[in-house]
Amino acid sequence: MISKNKVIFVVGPTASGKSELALHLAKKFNGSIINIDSVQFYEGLNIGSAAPSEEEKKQAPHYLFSYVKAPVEMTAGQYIRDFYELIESGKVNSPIFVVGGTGFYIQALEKGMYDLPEVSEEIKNEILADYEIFGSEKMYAELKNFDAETELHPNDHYRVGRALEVKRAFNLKISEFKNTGADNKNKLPYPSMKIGLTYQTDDKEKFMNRVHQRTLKMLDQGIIEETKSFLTQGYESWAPLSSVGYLETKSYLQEQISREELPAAITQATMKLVKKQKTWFKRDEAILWSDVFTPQYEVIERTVQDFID
RNA sequence: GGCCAAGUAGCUCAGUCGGUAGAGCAGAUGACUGAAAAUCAUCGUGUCGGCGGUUCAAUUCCGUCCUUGGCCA
Repeated sequence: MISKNKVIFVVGPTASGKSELALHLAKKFNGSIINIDSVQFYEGLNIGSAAPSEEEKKQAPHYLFSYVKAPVEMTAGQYIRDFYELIESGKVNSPIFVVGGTGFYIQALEKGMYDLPEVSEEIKNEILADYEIFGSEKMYAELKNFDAETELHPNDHYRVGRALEVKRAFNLKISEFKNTGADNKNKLPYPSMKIGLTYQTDDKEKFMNRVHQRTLKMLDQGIIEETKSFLTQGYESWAPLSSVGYLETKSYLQEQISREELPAAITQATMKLVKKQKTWFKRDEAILWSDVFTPQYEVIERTVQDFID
């Protein structure tokens, strides 16, 4: 039962045409699409995340899009549970095209996460409060005392905080997980391959133009209204609203930047994201790359066909 | 035309009581195991508006010119 599932990751930076390619392949091979984009999980964040339209979703089965409601915030651990629950429901057609540009989640799905339960809200809040009271130096000192092997930077509040959560909740050292291979049992249990879309360094300008056109389209489609509706509901500090496009729109709505500055600000932030995504994927030698501007659909189809057979 | 500000990194601005200058943002590179489109690390020579003067030494003081704002005519 398990072995009949085959997974094809479709990865790459934002605005590279992943969704379009995945839809093409899903139709061609009578497969399904599962989202692995960290913003497209959320209900109501469609325009700014360039989520597939309703019409596109009708053309092939789409899963794990728009299914998390504010103010819930997604985690990689929760995503993996949702993913396997979905597969085990038996309704997903193979081949499964897992589409998105969030390297962290892709890694989590492929390699698995450390096998830890959720940390309670009490402990999470306690750590946030302690940060306020004691400051980052003392918080880092607490970690370093407990786990001398930690390679975290003292300024990386988020990761230091997480390491302290694991310490206080379970008395465990994250640095130890790295060496013990504790993640192996959570690895993706299906055969998989990865195809990616990206652009050559020389084409950065060209890609930026493409991104800018997309920014203008988002503004046209109503990213401002989309953002405003979350603000009026009081979700100002909801983490996904700090993602690219929404953060800049929020700045505009809060009168920190002008309407004239908004398009360039979104494009600039998007390019920064693109760079980080490229950096993330660069070290993954298993990805079979294709060029954004000249995607060889026939070649990709043949590669997928070979993999499925 | 007169008076008053301001002119320093791609941008916004600090600063030098005279010893050739540094933050944030942007940019480049990288890290990444339950917020990840987040978070974090490393990287800073620029005629200090132009030209003169004073001085051992001027981006800093003085003069003058140019540019941009504001006020007054």
